[in-house]
Amino acid sequence: MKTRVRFAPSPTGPLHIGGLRTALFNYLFARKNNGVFILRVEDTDQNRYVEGSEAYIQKSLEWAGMVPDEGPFNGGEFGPYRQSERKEIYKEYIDLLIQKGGAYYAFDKTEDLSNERAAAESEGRTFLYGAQNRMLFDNSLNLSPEETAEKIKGDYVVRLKVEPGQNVTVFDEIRGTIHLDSSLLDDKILMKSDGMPTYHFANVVDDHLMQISCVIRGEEWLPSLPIHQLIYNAFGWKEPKFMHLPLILKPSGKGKLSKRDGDKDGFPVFPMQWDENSSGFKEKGFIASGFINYLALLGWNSGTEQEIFTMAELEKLFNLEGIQKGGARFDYEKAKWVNHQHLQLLEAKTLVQEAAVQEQLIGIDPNKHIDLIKLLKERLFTINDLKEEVHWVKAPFPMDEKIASKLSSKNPQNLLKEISNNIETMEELSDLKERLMTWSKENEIPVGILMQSLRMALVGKLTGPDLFEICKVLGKDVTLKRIDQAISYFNLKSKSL
RNA sequence: GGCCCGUUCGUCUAUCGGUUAGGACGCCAGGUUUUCAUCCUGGAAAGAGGGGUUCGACUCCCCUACGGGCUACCA
Repeated sequence: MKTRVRFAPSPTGPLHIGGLRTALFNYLFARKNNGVFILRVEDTDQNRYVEGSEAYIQKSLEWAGMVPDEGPFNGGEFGPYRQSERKEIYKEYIDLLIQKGGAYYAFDKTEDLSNERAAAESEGRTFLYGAQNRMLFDNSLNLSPEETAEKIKGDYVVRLKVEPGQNVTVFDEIRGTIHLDSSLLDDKILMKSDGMPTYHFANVVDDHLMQISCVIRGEEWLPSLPIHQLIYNAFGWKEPKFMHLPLILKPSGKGKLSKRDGDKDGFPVFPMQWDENSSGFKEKGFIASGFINYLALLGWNSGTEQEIFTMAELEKLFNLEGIQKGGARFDYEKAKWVNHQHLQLLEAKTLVQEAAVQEQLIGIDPNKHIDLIKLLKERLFTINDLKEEVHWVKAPFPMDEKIASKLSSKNPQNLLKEISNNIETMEELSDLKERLMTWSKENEIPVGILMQSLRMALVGKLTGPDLFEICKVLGKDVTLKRIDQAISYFNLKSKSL
């Protein structure tokens, strides 16, 4: 049987990390098995539809390198891939199910049911619309065919008719066999009064019709798996395989990861920018391969000690056995480290292109400064770090006052003047290091003070890459000019003391 | 409350009855470096608890605890 998997998000807003991880595992499973990766938009709830989310989902998948083989944006033989466009199909199958006796019409008012629910709750019971009480409600099981025919001219829903007292057995590829007493199951609504199917029904019908071989989805769906199984059974369809992925948890504390956690701790939970209040990993300077690699590690491992993978490697290595059962906490530090590793794998040229897209190269010409990028690369954890790293090319940072004050007592202006004189006599700056070292030795000048003074003059603070590389990048003229400015600065400072 | 799933260093994880319980992030120390960072070396750090089964349990079974999920005409 051909491997066909689907990623089936609802367009209710931006995709978050959890959703994307589900997409990734689907994608990898498809690639590993030479199968097909399908995007299906589950937009059966018109109230929750959010404009733009479909496009966002598609764009995020594209950025991550997981372009669907079939989907609403590129079609396929099994379309339409948007559930709202499959209304007639569901209607056809719901009628079939009713005919088979697997479902029935119900006319109860929402209000009446919520009253029942509230009453049950106040007594500490769970309200169940099922075999033990369905005859007490307003549904076609209590009506003659004629009465039903009359009533369905108005509003109605269709419910699954669950046979009580059965041992429902389902199988999850990750967790194994799960048993459940069908008496505990609700007569779930399959078709809503607006004529749209609920998740459970649309899902089963579509997975069957689209010939999905394995359903890979979040663990939150595990409790409804028996319902789905019952629907497959009622149709007489063979169910696909199921894999329920563990959830991605908050970095600390309890529960599922949410946008709030990201806001609180300063990390994104979306792949890319959704609106002005929520930027994504892309905007934070993650490259797709690094981001994807970290996501893959959240709930999966290769069985080896390797942790850094390209997408191609993941596609080859991905396996069922490596999938974790328990939820995984999101760790931004490790995510950045993985991204750092991927950045090191990048050619300087590619890095420049990525950085240009993210507008991190303010004021420098990447073609001219390719050596500079090579120099800076190993320091980067995100592409956005480049902005800070590259800042001094255009202009020094404003002098770090605290350090400058400390340095002032050592008369840096005299030292800088000497350095300047040295540089003046040089054609090129390539052997500046050697020159200054010899000079400082001969004149018994502490190297530390020398370097600090020069660094402050050129950069304005004491951190950054190799100083002499900085000189080379700046060139003789700019170097001299900055030294000059620093001398004035320190002169002024010593006067004011 | 009911039902379902889960539980190895702080975090992500290896182990598929016999290991000094391994790796990675983070943390700490040392080294490299003009500085910070990178990088290298080393270190601290774990089987939720209680019962079984077994010559032997992190590993298999049961109970408890804890965590999570579901319990909608939301997905």
